[in-house]
This record gives sequence, C-alpha cells and structure tokens, in this order.
Amino acid sequence: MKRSKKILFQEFIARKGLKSTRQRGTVLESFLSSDNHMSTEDLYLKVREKNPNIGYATVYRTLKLFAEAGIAREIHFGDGQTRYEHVAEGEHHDHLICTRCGAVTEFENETIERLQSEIAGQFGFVVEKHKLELYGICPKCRK
Amino acid sequence: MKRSKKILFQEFIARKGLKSTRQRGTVLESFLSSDNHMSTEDLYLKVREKNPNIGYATVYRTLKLFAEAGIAREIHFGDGQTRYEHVAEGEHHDHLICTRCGAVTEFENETIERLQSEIAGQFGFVVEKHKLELYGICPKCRK
DNA sequence: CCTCAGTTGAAAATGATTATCAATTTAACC
DNA sequence: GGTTAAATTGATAATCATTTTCAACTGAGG
Repeated sequence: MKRSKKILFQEFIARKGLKSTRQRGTVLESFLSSDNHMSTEDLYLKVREKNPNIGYATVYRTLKLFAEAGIAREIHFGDGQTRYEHVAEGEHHDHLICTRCGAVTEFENETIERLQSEIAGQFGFVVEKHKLELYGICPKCRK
Repeated sequence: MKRSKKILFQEFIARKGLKSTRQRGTVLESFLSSDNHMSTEDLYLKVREKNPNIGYATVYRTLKLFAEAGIAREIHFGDGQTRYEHVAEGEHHDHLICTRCGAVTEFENETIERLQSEIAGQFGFVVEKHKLELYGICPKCRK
C-alpha cells in the first residue's frame, strides 16, 4: 500500500515529464510515514529531520504535486493552515473535530453520501466532491 | 427583520460596553443590504461608497463583531477569502457550490442534520455546529 | 462641558503561501 | 562517460489576506 503510493507518484512524475529527485523522495517518505492531517509546517519539520537542507518552498511545491497526483488531499479547517491527508483510492471520509482539544476523528456514512447526491440533484447539480465537518466536544474533553 | 438585526447588534454593543459609532452603523447597513456570502473586500468596497473615509481595518473589525453578536457567520470556501453570511435565528443551511462559475445555492435538509447528530453520537461527540459543502457543476454551466 | 475608555484610520507587522532566479541536478542522447 | 536542455532546488523577496499598533478622535456618562 505504501509501495503503491510511491509507484503512483512515480507514474505521475513520468506522465507529466517531471523529474524524480532525492528531495521529492524524502518528502514523500515523510508524508507517507506521518499522521493524517499534517500541516505543511509539520511536514516541513519532519522533512528537515531527514535532510536539513530541504527548503520550505520545496515542501510546499511537493505537497501540491502529491495532491495533483492524487495521493494526498488538501484540507482546510478553520485555522489559516493548509493540511494534507492521505488519499485511499476510492474512499472518502468526513471529519469530526473537537473544538476543545482539536482531535480529528474520521467517519464514513453511506446514507449521508446518498442524500447529498439526491439533494444536489433536486437543484440540477452534479456533485463532484463534498466536504462535511462536524464540530463538537469529544468524549475525552467532556469528562 | 432588518430592524431586528439592528436592534440585536445594539443590544450586543450595550451588553459588551462598546460604543455605537457612525462607522459601525454604515458597515451594518451595507452588510444588511448586501447579498449573502460577501467577502470582506466586497463589503469594504460597498462601505466605501457610503463613506470613503472608513478604513479596511474597521470593516474587518466590525464584521468580526457581527459574528460575535450572532448576526453574521464567517464562512470559508476554498479560496483564501473569508466571507460572511446572514444569520437567520435558529436556521441553518448548507451550500452547493458550482466549481465552474462559483455560484452558491443554499439548502436545508432535516434528514441529513439528524444523521449527523446520530453519527457524532456513535463516537461520543456532542455536535455544536457543522459545515456541509457540496461542490459540483450547476445546471447553467452544464448546458 | 469634561473625562476617559472605546474607536478609528493609516501604516506597519504578521503569517501563510507563492514567485523569482541563479546555481544545481536529472534524464535522455550521443 | 560526457553533453545538454529542461526541470528542480534553496534562499530570498514578494504577495495576499488579515491583524496589530498607535496617535488622534469621539461617544456616553457624570
């Protein structure tokens, strides 16, 4: 699975006529071995541990490539930071976000997905993607 | 109804020990008479038409007050701009966003709302608010 | 009126992200 | 292997939205 992401990225690189570089490899490894929903800054720090010479700009650029290649997805919560999450082919999930501690839980619900297409259809829309975020207090913080 | 928003804001101002100023009045009028989902910049331009002396910072500050007072709500679509929408007491709606022309349609669906609380409950969460955005192509753009 | 805390506008500061550009590296070809 | 053109990199400057700063101003109560 991790292997396949690497291969997917290689294929993307080849298809686009881009080049395979040491830096991109490092960023990819850091990304793949990291938690979901990492901010660009978090990733940058992780990358730095492996190679302190890699610059901020490279991390930004490379993460955008990952999104384009379909192995990562940009997400924006309320704060002014772009985060990236892992994309598991075909799978989609939504987020439960604790407003107290910031913990993010993922979930999936078939019924909601179906309702969404239905509603969109009523307006003549064809849904391409959606975003559903529930904000609240998580069990830990409620205690 | 527009009157009630003004009154709500007055009450908020009083409650917080803040002051009622000409500028705040101007911004409020511009906001109330404007379309939903205006960006701060749009509002700023509208405010300028009425009073070219009002600065950017004041518009920013005042819109935040509106959000605090509960008469406006911040929304963030993908672009890097904060927008504000009108809050009709007790009502909540979600967004259908055309990825081609940017048109925003609002909708409400009781079933989805209920499902959301249900799902959150399964994770032990208590939902405070949520955000649902469907991105797709609107009927006009599909023709 | 007077006073003072709250407000304002202009400009500087901030924080995240993007563009610039000279130096370097990759991939393909000879 | 050496050559070369195009892509990439890192440092830094630039940008964009938003916030802060601060001196001058103003509303509301005494």
